[in-house]
Amino acid sequence: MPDAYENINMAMRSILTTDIGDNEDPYFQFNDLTSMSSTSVLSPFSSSGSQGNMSMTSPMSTSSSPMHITDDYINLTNAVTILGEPYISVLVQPMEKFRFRYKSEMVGTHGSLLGVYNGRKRNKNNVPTVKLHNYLDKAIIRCTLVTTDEDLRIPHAHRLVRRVDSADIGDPHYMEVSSQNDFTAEFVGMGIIHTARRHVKDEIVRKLREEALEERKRSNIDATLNLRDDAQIKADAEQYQKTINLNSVSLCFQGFIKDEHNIMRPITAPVYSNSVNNLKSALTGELKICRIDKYTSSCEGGEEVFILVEKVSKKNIKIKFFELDDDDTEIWMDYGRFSELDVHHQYAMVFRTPAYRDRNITSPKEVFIQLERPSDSYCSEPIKFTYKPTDRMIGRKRTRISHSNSAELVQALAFNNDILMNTSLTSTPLSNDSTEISKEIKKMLDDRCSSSEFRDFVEHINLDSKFLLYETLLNQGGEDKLTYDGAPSKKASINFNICYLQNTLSKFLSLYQCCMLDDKLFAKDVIIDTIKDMKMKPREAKDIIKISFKDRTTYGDTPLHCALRYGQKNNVKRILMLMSTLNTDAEELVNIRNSSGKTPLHYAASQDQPEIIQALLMLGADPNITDHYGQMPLHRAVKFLEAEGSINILLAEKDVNIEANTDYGWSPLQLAAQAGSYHAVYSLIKAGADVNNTDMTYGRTALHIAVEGGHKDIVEFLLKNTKIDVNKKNFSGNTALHTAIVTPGTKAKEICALLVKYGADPHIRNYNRELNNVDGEQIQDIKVEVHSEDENMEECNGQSSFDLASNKPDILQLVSGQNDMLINNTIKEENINDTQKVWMDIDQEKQLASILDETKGWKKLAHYFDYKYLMNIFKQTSSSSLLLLNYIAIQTNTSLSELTNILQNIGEEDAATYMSQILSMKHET
DNA sequence: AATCTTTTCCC
DNA sequence: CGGGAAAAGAT
Repeated sequence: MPDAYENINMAMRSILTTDIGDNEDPYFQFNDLTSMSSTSVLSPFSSSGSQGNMSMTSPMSTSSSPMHITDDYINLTNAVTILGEPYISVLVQPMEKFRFRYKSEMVGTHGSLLGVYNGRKRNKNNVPTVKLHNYLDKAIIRCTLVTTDEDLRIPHAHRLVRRVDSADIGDPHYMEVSSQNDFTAEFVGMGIIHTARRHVKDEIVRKLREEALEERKRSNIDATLNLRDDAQIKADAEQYQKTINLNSVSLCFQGFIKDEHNIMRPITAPVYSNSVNNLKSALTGELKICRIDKYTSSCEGGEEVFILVEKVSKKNIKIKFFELDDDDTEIWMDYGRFSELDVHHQYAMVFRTPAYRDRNITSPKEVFIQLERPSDSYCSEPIKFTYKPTDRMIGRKRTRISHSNSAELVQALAFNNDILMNTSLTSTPLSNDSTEISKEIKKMLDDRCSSSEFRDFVEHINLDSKFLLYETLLNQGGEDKLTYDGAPSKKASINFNICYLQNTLSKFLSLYQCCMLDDKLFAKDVIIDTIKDMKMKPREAKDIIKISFKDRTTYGDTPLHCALRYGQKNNVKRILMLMSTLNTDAEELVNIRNSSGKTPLHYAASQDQPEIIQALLMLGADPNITDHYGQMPLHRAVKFLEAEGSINILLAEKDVNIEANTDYGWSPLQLAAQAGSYHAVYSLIKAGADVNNTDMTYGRTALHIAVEGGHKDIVEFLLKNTKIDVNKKNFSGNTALHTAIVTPGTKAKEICALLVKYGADPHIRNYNRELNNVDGEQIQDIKVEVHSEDENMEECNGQSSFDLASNKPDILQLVSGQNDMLINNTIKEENINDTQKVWMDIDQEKQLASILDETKGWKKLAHYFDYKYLMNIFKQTSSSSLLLLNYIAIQTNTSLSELTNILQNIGEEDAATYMSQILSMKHET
């Protein structure tokens, strides 16, 4: 069916010989025209509605068009011709995601539908806005809610309400436009009411009826709907309710004018906004990866990764891996592997990584992962992910477990088991070795088996031993069962389980110990054998060395690994000496990785053995090899508090990668900051480490981390001697100051003071929207002028450092810049000079505060500034007024003269008078 | 009966 | 307000 505006256009073109085409700048021309002739243009609609031959089905047909040809027409034609046909454009689109609320939720006020921030003009009201173009008289713009489906735009079952004077008005909404408002309609305060599924049909029927009736009335004012129409509408509604998408709506805008019978007549085609999706629904809600447990995988894929996500539905979610080339073109993609069962309660997922496109990479490859929702192909923000080269080269076949003899192992198990089961571990008379073992076991139990060595062991334990172990365990379990008799009570069975678990654990531990015993002798054995062999065949000495030091234990350890692991310094020395005879051939031996990916250098670094590190490096050890946790020797070395040697030796090595992240996403600097190793931090920074690098899991800089650990010396060093960004936000939007305020500890206050001293901005807000204070009262949003231009609008409602400090009066004073004790005098003076221009100096402030303390006027003042929730804090301090004044000075833009007025208004005459004095003094200077 | 979705409720 | 979660309803 032809639209009215099309017909208008056709009529125009038939009249005119030349077609001026679309206007490049209709706005400009429009202004031109209005200024010269808007008053002389007559309304062309004076006689519409009296037409007898209107189409019954289309209100928009040619004949019902308001632009029919009359004598007035020529006048308008000229204008319209120059302008083009009237149309509506969407100046500000509605936001893409919005929470639809049920009727039952519409008590009180909730947020209204805002516009999307559109880059150019920063509207004061950022709300959906449309503009009517090419029309000179006043007109009406109607806004209704329709379906998103472009092929089927029907009225939507949901309601579009608009709050006008505390009453919600349903759609349609009419807004008058004219030259007065630049033909622009802003739809302020709209909300979307989610029609309950069971009412969808009724609602659609209602809206279709309304629409049909309006259409009828355009041709006949007294028209009503007959039964047949009604039946049709009901049938249609029935159909629509099945397919309608309740989580997505569009706004429909159309221009109208009202004729003398109050009938709306369209003057433009309808225009549809972008879709608005229900924020609450898992079908259309936001997709986000909130947290990931690791961001690396072997290029072979198949590694398990845990992620926490915002609400997803398990049937409608994928995890996409993709790689971009330098031009940001996607060059590879695949999906993470998981089943529906791996999606935990819509908020967490466990998946396996797909293999990288090339399984033979030799350097790490950066790719991205993101969530993808197949139903609307919406994607989350991508996060970085790294594929690492495989370590297939590590041989595990050569296990050198001497007691593969069952009897021997069982005996060993029994032996160790006895030790463990004995209640008093230490009191049992034991040989030296046994004492050591029991200590080990005790330690292991204390660590709850968290040691990576133990995990490696369990993982790589050879099959024979495993079988044997299980067998033993089964037998053991059976015996336990037999000894347990009587009716099973819950308690008893729990006890049994615990007992059983303990047994299992101890078995594994015993086995671990046995292997360790064996491994302890490994280095020595090999050295002895090697030397023996060398004596026998002195000519083949080099080959003998090469071969024998490639031998491996269960863990893939070479003799050198073993000697290092067990602290056998002499063995280490012997091996290194033997290796050094090989010259460059030693490089291969010295870089062998064991089954957890560690080289001898890892162990030397972990144990802080500078001489050995030096020796290994001289033999060609590569300091950049990472173990299976992505750790380089450097990552381990930075943890030592006092030792300077190891780090400096490692850092002196050229090509050492000082920014490398572990699999948990930590750089050496961040680890050093966490460990509290001042020296390591110092050395790394001296070696050029980037202080503003952030860790991958929380987005923290070394500063955040040092603050968290309460390492004041490091914090101070970072602030004083580096260009660290004191106000950098981590993933949750917290700055180091936020962290400092919430971190307990004796040095917390001093650290806060340091941060403030070096420019930490307490106004910065994090992304946490919980605005409840300690008393559970709602904190009103403090009206803080955000100065930074690049901040998003949403970021305004997180917590500032003030909010976090609101129940810690001393820290609050500190961040408010009030405490003189802790802040260095020079800095303080600078601050004062800065604020002095707009604020009073400290003495004047104190004077004013004493006046307000006297009269208790500060309470009124606090009330005026809506600081009710801070009352308790103000009360606790020696001068409530002074703190309040500081608060006002820092958090608001109140000028001195404004303050004077405020004081006047709340009846604080004395204070106001004093203020006037200050003001006049300021004017003089 | 268990689990997911929709609706209501509450802080 | 905006966010979260319980209750009710569906599958």
